Amino acid sequence: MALAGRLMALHERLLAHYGPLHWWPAESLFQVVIGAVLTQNTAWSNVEKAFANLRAAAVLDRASMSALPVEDLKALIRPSGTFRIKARQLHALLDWLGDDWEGRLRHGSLEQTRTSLLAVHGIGEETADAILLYAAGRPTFVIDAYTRRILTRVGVRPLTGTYSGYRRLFMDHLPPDPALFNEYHAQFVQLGKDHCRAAPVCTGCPLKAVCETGTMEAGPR
DNA sequence: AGCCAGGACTGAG
DNA sequence: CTCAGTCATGGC
Repeated sequence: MALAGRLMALHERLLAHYGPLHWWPAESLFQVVIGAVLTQNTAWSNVEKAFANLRAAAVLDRASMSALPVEDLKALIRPSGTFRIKARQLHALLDWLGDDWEGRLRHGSLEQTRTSLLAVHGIGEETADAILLYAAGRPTFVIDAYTRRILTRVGVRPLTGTYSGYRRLFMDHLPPDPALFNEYHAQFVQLGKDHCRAAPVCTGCPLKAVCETGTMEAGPR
């Protein structure tokens, strides 16, 4: 089957299993932006603890958080781990966003905005795409560790194993539909959480019929 | 007691 | 440009 067809079939199989996920577990778009940084190499449960602190301190808006001294920010986001680094990253991001942060994310072409965002300290490809897709509704595909593992498991391999290799796999073969990209990546994360650590084999995994390797652990990273 | 989580930066080679 | 080392908390 052609790649486009395989990718859509995979998505539909997951849709049949999970139904619409309406994803990114945040209360506001601003929290999507902040959460994208806080969740770097971190369990979401720890991000939630940080959000609880930020909410209690009433700094869950760009202006308040931007005005907050770095030392104070460190203390509040501590439960999310690597908090010294993340505090600095958040301030760099907030500066780049400016007052009209929603406009900043939507302004310009997707690739221009993405490149500009990638120049911000602490914003790598996955974080940039997560912000652009989930906070700004831009049609860019998010690649994470789950996505790579699952694709390997079902035998879909991009030209190169780099981030952009995986990203182009989706963006070159699917229509640039933010709702589709949103749902698709959400399905990968959900599936990863449900079955990624369920060694040795995925009992009840919706992709069982199309698995090639038999174990979720196989594959890059 | 480790190991790891929805990464990204840095310095070496 | 590739890659190990580093960051750091909380859950299992």
